[in-house]
Amino acid sequence: MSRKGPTLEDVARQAGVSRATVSRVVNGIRNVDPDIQELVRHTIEQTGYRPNRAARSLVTQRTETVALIISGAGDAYTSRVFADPFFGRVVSGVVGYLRSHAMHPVLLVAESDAAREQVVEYLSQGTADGALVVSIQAADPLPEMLTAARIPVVLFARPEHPHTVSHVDLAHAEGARLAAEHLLARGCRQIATISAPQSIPAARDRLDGFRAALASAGVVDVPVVEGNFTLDSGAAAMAELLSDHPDVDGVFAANDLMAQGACQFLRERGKRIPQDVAVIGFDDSSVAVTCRPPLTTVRQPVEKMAVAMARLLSEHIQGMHTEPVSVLFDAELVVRESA
Amino acid sequence: MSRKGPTLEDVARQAGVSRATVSRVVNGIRNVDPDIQELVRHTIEQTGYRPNRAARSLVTQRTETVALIISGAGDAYTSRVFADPFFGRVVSGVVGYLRSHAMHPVLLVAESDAAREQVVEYLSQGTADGALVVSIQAADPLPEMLTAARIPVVLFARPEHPHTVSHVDLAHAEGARLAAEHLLARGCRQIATISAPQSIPAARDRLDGFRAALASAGVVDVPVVEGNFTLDSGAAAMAELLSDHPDVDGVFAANDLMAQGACQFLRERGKRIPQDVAVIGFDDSSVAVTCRPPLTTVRQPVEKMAVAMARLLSEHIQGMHTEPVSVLFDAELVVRESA
DNA sequence: CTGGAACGGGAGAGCGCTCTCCAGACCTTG
DNA sequence: CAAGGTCTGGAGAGCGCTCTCCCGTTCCAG
Repeated sequence: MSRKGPTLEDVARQAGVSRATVSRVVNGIRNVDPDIQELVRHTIEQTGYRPNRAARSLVTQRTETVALIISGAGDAYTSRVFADPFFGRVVSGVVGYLRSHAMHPVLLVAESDAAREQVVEYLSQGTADGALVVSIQAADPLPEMLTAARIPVVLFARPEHPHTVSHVDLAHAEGARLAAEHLLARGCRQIATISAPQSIPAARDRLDGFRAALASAGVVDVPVVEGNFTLDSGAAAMAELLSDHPDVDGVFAANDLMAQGACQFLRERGKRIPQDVAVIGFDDSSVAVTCRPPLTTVRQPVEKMAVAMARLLSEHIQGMHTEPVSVLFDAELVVRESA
Repeated sequence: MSRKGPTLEDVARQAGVSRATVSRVVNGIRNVDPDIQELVRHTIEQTGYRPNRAARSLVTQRTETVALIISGAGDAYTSRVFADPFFGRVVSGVVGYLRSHAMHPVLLVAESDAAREQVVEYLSQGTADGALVVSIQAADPLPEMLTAARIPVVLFARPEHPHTVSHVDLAHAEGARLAAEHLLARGCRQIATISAPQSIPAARDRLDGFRAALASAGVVDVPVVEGNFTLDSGAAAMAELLSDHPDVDGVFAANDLMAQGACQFLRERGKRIPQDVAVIGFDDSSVAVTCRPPLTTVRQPVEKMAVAMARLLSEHIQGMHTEPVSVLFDAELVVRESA
């Protein structure tokens, strides 16, 4: 432990002032005589003094750290979640906001009930000022648990019980409507969709929105096959769709990866995209660009949403909101080649 | 700040013992009479006491936190790095190890000189016990800076000056050799490679290893085009290769994404993979599986390497090593359909 | 010239915990 | 039975910082 350097006390003594004064210039609080400021700064420079975070936290009750929690279902998925570019985009946005506000994210994973308990326990020790929760599970108890422990929380995605905790979300139904209208405008006559587990609110909204938009254009009979967000499930769903409805000419998938799977299957069957079958994805993730053909997709501004989430949490920590707040983002159709 | 709960003192008073005794029970240090232990535990349970992290850190000089630093070149890439599945795999491995050892990673990004200074500054405040550095830049000064600040460091990938800081790495040359031999064994006659920036040690090793393996089989004339790890650069490199050497029938790319780009270009040119041209990638990342055809690739056990990195750091923190240590992993050829 | 506001600096009390001593009780052992 | 362990619990000194008081100056209005 030879790592410890000079303390406030040391600087104060060497500069011939009190600890309080050094503290003041370090934190830029209250007026301090410019000459003394200069002297203190110089002494700090010279001694290589660095304020000790733990000591400061002990008295301020603040850590300038927030938890970024991946809360989800089961170990199996947990190992994959980090491979999901979606998560990377969230991290990117969060880090971007935090670092410019002198805060830092600590990464936590809560994939089981036991893990959730641990996370709450950990945060109850005052390790972080608040929590950002990215939940990949339908009815996640974690947000409520954190709120109960009086830890400021902001969620990515809508919680089961709205208005109970702050969150940022996308207008999923609206995004799905854009996809439906685009397919309609292209002249597609037999439109189908590859949905995702309906226990997830976002997936539900996408399907409902898609159906509603078609219905209001008079299209009522829309084949649906449910996938699970993976490439393979998309391909399998497409296979089922194609065998049940050989004349399908327009497909909307609930995410890009499934859309890519659908594209791969269609091509193997000799279908041209978009001439024979138009395909639209959701998210505008990296696969939308690398897919052949590049995917027309509903863009979810994940980074922006992540930034908003971080800002919201920061505001909560500062006590700017007494009530939960939610921010809704618009979806946007990105037209590439697949539709 | 109504968030603060009972303290050690409170528990001690209520249980009728001293602070020291409660501390002993909490930390499981020294013998404490079973009855008293029981009593204390019960009191803790009842009061909902949670040890305060800051207070503990202040005296122990430990935080049970390590920094996970992405150090790299330029803002532009920084935003993309989190989208790279490679990074996700690192995070996954690191988190996996740390959580089972009651430690947590705080995410830092050091993309510029200023940012690097900040990172060192931040860690000098005793915010973390050590640092895990994933560098995506050739000659990164950060590791040395951290070492100079007496902060334990472990690197992912070989540093410029070996033996100066602990690290984990892959036997890149060996992996490239596996690829070369596989191509040779398939009977490829005109073999080429898509390399990556030679300023990066790993990229250099892959190219050198590939060439050396071919040379020892008597193949000396190997066309090389350099890409930059992206899909597009892979496609462009393939285009160049094909126009200069129309009879190319085997290609080794320095990563999967470029291999995918090459595949896409080849297919657009009507080439069959692997019949006309065999393609091998590197990393065995997620795109290796989603690529059509699925890529034969050199597997880099990123998660395992990340775990090793975390363990190594943990050992350094505990003072188990006085000298830098390095761990080298074997590469493995994963044969799928592209070669 | 004086009263008092405004300003700048110091003293000192903690923040909640760990850990080194120290003292007493209880065992051994020659 | 005395002499020296061994074991267990308590007292108390910090860890390094912030922040509230408090006190001495300065400055200006009346």
